[in-house]
Amino acid sequence: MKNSTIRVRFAPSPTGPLHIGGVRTALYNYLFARKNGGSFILRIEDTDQNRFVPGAEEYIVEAFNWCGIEFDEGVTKGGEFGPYRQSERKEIYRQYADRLIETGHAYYAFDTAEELNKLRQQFESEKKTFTYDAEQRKHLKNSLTLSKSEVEKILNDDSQYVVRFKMPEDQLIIMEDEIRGRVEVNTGVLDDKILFKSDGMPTYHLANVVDDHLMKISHVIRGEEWLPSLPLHVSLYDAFRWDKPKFAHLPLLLKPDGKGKLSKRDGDRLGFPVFPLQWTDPKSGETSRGYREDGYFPEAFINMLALLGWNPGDEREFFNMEELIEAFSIDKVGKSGSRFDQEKANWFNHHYLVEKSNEELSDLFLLVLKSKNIDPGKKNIAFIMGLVKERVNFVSELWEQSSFFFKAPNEYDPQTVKKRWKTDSFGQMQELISILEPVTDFTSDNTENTVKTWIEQKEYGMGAIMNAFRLLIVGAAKGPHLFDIIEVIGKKETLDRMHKGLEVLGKKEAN
RNA sequence: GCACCGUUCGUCUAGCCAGGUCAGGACGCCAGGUUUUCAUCCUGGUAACACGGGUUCAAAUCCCGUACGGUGUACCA
Repeated sequence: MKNSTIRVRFAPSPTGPLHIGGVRTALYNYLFARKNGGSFILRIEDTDQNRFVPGAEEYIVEAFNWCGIEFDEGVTKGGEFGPYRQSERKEIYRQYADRLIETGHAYYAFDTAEELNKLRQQFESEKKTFTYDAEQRKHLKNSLTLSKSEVEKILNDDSQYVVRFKMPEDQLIIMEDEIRGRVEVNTGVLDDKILFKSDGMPTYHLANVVDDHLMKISHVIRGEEWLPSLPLHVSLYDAFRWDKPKFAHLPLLLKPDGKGKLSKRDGDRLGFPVFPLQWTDPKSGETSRGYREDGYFPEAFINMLALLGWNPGDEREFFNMEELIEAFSIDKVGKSGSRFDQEKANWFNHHYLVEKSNEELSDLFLLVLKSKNIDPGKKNIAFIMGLVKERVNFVSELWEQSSFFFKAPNEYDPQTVKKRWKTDSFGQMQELISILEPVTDFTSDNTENTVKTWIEQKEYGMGAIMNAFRLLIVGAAKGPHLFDIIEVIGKKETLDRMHKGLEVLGKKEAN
């Protein structure tokens, strides 16, 4: 059942790949919408033509697809409030900018970018900051200072102009944030922001407010970087005499070490992805790694991300999307920024990998084998997966934990040789070969029985025998239950490896 | 500089709004146990209320200040 009054949106600008902070913002919006039976809208904020990057919008859509975050309305879905790309809504914004001018809440400004830059520099040299505010606008070239006829002349001359918001003077703006509570700002410290650019496009502030109103957005859930412009947005709603949505400003994701927010560079430097999917910049050709390509499962990625800045209030840690929706609440979102922790992300991936069925894992592992040109033969891959999956965090690590199922060791770990290949080992292993040679039933249980009986009869040390045996079969002190391994590789391969091992390691002299 | 936001173990966090618990959990790390090895797993341990003042019988919790951090201060979003 839909609650038509609850409507939230995620509104990225297509300037490149989506950062995981953006994914988290979208996730919280999605969870909030689902939890409350509302709608989730994807709107593309492409009002900056200079920063537009081809492929970015497709990337965003694909990333959400991979994550399992679904939209009800938006660029790929359509809907009754479209178009959902701001560049296609150009004309709408002009009307609203005009309306603000008519009602005296905005004005035309004719100062060029160069003129303003000059002013900024001049102010800076006097250790002051230039702001286009109530004081400064009195001395600048705009429809407040110029006569009506002059303004009309410039406008008709096809000269460039922008529309600026006329920020009210000395007014206390009181805002309510769902996460932070009451926030107060005096308009005296605010400037007259540009609402409409000279290229005919609106700025974020105008487009955002107009669209949120027109699209009947009930809750604006966005990153904390927008909190400083909330007073402007609130003033805009007031100027239009529109009802305001509720606002929630999410804390930022911080770099794992040092200062500042998480950036692409940190990922490169510390070796973890900052983007959900791999991305190749169309201009520089530079490629950035992605969680998907690095082998994270989407459910692990989402689980990890959801808990970075939010928690259910109890001690649960594992959530699938459905459980997240059930548990989510905006007032359990924290106020302070969180540092990304790769160890914990890997731990989540481990958990989800172990939870996967052996069959599902074999499908993934078969791809790994194929890429290595390994023929799995008739081996029961699912069984092997069951033996090794608990030892890895990623599918890509499965090979090093299971390669000995597919090929004989070509070297013997020196550490293990030193520790486990004793003076008696050579003879004992020769003896073991003769014990195994007549065995026809090579199932794990049977070989285990046979070997253990032999060990007991001879009163050999269990550890000594098994470790030497493992060294010959695996080449190192690792791997699952040894009798399971030899069942998989079979009798011939087992004996072959033993012979070869004896040849290579030889008899260790007593010292 | 100015404005706003924030600050509990190394990290993610519970507790704060409605003051009174040895400040709880998880990751990591360390130790022990299980095991033929490694890993898993189990048990235990390590470690935090930024600082200073105030209010109060009592402050992580309420108030003020300081420090530190974050964001913003573009014809970017």
